[in-house]
Amino acid sequence: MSASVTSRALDLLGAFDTDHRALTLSALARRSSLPLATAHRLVGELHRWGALARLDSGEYVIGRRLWDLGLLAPVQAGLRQAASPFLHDLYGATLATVHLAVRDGTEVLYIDRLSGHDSVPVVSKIGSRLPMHATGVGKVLLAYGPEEVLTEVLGNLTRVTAYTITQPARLLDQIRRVRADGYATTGEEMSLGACSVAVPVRGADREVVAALGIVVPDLRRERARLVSALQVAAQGITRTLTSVEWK
Amino acid sequence: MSASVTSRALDLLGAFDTDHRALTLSALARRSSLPLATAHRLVGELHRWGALARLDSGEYVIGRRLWDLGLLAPVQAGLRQAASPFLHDLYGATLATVHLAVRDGTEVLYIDRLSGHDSVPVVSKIGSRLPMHATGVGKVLLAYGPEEVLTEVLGNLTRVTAYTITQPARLLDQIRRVRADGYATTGEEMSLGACSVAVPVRGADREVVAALGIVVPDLRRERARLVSALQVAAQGITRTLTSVEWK
DNA sequence: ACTTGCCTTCCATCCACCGGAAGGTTGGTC
DNA sequence: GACCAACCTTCCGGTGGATGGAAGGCAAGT
Repeated sequence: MSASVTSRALDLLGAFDTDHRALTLSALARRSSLPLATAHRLVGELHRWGALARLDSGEYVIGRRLWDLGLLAPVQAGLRQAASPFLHDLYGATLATVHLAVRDGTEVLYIDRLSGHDSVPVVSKIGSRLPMHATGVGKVLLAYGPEEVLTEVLGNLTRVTAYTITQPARLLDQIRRVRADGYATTGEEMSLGACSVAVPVRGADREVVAALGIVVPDLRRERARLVSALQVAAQGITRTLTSVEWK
Repeated sequence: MSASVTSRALDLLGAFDTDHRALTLSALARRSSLPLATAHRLVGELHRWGALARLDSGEYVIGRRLWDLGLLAPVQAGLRQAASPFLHDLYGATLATVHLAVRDGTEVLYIDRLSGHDSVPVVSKIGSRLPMHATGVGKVLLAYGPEEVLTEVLGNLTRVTAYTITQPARLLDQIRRVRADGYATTGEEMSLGACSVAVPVRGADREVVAALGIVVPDLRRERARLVSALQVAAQGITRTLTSVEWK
């Protein structure tokens, strides 16, 4: 359990997150609980290798080489590649923010996103994680995911906006409806002024591998059109996934 | 110059590249010239931390945590964010493959890409590097980049297809025309059946920070329309870049 | 039964990491 | 200009943890 030298370098990297993209040496040392001199040396090595880059300001940021490496991660690489054209189509047809997400533990992990200038501003980013119970894609993944996950999520419904569903019974009700209808919706449950629709994306064995969602300001009128556009796209993705072999 | 322990872990990571996304432990050890036992321990640490993931087959791949980290890299983060909506617009208007690229050394680095099902198949991927003299975006970046880079590239014009420009004088001639016209074109110089148009993207100080390109099967008729669409998009990106402050 | 190529564990040696301390730099305040 | 605070950088001796050869286990192929 002791801190091996490698893990110290990793702890340093772990000091970076979405709210801390650029850190000074001393901030890095503080955040990773390492003596300054030690951090200095390790950061030097990481920098030399290209894992970290240094801004003019002297702050360190994640370097290009780690970016490269990150792109090699098979975080649903096949899925993303297969989905990409359909996401564009969907965006072209609706001009709304389009999301592709998978489940990561008890959260939703956004693995791709498109949004234009006119789209509703939303919190999600590629790589960000959001609670399942407050997002359209989340509800879909809950409805078609393992029962344990649903149980766990039901026990921890944190409020985000005034419209967030926090009563287990109500969420469960909605989840049942998702299973019946084949799609999920939200109304300002994650951020005000943003509603969403989402459908499941199935893989080669018909199991649900991801969720495809769209965010619009209002879906009272559009719902039917959006659902069918989403379903067409989801089917297209499935077709691509089953035809292309991904070793 | 000696192999510090941290750099060994990094060497291990360096064993991964686009052609080697999944490696067995012994392959990793071989590719990074480390004794198997050492590699075993280091890989174990990286795996525990989440830098590496293990497939069912036993092979290791880049893990989700490194993917996360990579997304934090400011590889033109501001540029990508500013450009994203315009890329979508451009894609919507042309249904062709759209590229956003910057110069990295003497190569072109693609930092964003959109392509649909109907688009011309191309070799570029996000994160991939291609030679400057055989791509539209590359010619643009050559025309507006440092003179030294141009000199170096001129000295090393490797052939890719039958149409690749390999005579320095001819390339220089084209570069001059790019400066005069404000856009560059290619005709099957990188891959057969693919032509491209590209324009420079300027930053806050009017300096060229990136290139925006589009790939089509044929540009005899369309050229004028594509160039103007590209220029509109490039100006939009510049406007966004100058209005949004990127700390 | 033998070979080949993986992965994993062990442990005594030794050297490379550790980190306190000292010194340098920048920038702010009186 | 003198002082202070908060950074960053370099140095170096002692020591504790990384090292990697060796041995053993497992699976597949001959």
